[in-house]
Amino acid sequence: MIKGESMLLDGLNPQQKEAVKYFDSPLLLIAGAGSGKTKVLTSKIAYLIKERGTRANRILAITFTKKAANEMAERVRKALSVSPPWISTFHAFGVRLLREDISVLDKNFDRKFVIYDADDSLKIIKGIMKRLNMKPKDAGIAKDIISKAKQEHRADMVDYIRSLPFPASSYSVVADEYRKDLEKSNALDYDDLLLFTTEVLFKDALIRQKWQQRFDYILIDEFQDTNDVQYQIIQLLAGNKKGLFAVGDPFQSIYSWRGSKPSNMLRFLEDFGAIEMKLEKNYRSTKKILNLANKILCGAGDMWGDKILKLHTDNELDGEIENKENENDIEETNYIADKIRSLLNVHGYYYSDIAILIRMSFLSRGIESALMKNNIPYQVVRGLAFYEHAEIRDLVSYLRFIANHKDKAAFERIINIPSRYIGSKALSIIRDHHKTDWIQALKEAKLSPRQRLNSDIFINIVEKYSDMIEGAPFMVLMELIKEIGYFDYLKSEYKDDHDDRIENISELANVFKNLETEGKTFSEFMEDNLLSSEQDRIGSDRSVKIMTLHAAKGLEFPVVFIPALEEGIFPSAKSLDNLSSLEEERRLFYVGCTRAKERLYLSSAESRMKFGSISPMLESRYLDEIKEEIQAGVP
DNA sequence: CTTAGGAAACTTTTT
DNA sequence: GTTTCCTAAG
Repeated sequence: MIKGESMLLDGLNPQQKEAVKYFDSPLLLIAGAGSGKTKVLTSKIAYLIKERGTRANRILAITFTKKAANEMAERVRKALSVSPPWISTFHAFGVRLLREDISVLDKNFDRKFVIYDADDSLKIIKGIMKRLNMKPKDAGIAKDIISKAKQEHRADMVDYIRSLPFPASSYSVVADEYRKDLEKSNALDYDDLLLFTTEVLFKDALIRQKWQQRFDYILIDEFQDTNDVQYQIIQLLAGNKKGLFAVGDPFQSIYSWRGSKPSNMLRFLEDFGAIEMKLEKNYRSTKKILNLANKILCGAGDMWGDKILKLHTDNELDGEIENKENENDIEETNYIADKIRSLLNVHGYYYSDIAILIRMSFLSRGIESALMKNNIPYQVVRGLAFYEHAEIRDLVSYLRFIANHKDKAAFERIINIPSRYIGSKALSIIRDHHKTDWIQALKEAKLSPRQRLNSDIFINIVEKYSDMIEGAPFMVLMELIKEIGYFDYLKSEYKDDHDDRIENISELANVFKNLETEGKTFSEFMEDNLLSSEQDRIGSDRSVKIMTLHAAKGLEFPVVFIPALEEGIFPSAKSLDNLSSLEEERRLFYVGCTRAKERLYLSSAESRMKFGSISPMLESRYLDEIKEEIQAGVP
């Protein structure tokens, strides 16, 4: 017993050990950057299983990204040869709960619901607004309002929007139509995955009890970035458990723009009577970098009182921080490329040690071209980039529609690809006939002879493959491409780059082929893709990684570049007139700097290409604050 | 119902 | 510099 315990807790400091072993009451661990919070979380799970005899399936662990969940599960599995089945993100947990119990809601959803991504939602909203004679350009605004409402309020989303001050209130009709469309499509958007989870747990006491009794321990990572609905899920699952553990760092809260509430940490202390522990020792960065990070926090407002961490470290004062001011963006990207060359040649780093963290994704373009010119291998870590290619979305939408004839977003995307002479007029006739699904609507709609003929061919194809799509998506894809003449369509539509697009499609075909060999279904594939995070797409290959600061959350690199430190970019233009957004920008800068273990390269340019013309830029305010911590770069 | 051409808008950050 | 939106002609 003692032997096993000492092994499990090996390499932990006294504070970390205390946090790992404590289970007498709910516990809030405030853990600074690089203080080993993931280690504590993983050790806690291992400790529960190994030392306290807890069955692995009695533990629910919630992480911020799928990647973090996978890594945590893998570490536990390596240490104990047991895989806890309930390590996931909030969204993935919601899907699992809803696949089991969504029928409790008085709605027309069933457990085979599909998930709509941001693009699907936006298209649906756009269509609704066109029909209502509203500006489709404002669809993004409407989507944000709907999303916020879902995050903050529960079932009364539409009423809530109606009660908002004027411009926002006008979207209540859109919200209501959108809600109905999703229900008719048996589709949930990202917010619904969380909202409906709370609704299920609220609605039915027996089901709530079932889920409460399923877990003895609930552990939540990155608690500073939970939103209201997520907090509610925890409350509903917790019952009066003592085995609650939340870990977070208020200074790494960078998602309040999408509804997260760092104040949930304070609420957690009150609502659950949690005790508080801190981890303030940093193991990641050199002292030089940590001093700089602490300096950034000096400029922060102190609404957090004694929750503020004072990070310290035993690491050496070595490492390098440099700030390079450049004349323009070209010079800046060349500086980065040159620096990377010398890091490899002079200092012996690998490409994979290096990350370039950017505030806005458009900045990657210039960086990419400089790296390309210098033959530096790189990877841009992006969202669902591959699945955003038009041709991939087309074909995936076809498969989605073949699998689910209710899927409105998929139907409207593909019904006129390739052209069946069904444009907005015909589509609105079809919409009028919609009762149960879109095949039915298409059959009943009165169309011109030409449209009717094409529609019947379409219906025929869709119905033919409906029973095969789940098990044999590869076969269906190949047949489908032939039957609809998709390659010919591509050739006429995209005159210069259809070869690249066909290449992409062959990549998609490979994915489905592998899927078939693994015995996974098409629905499982869709779910996996829609719930994965940007971080899941980081390859382990030897390349420099370019990603946004947000995507770098929770990661670390020996060498970090943060370019474009200019007013209007970092901090971003949209945050300049708002104190709380400015605070968040500062935290984002803090998060960026604390990703670096050994070397940190900051840079800015006096002018930059924006919207195709050159604009003068002002140095970021942050550079001024931290001048003393930096040795100036070569001018 | 399409296509072409020109104007206008556009860039935070994402599960 | 690029994507999206709008309009007028086929």
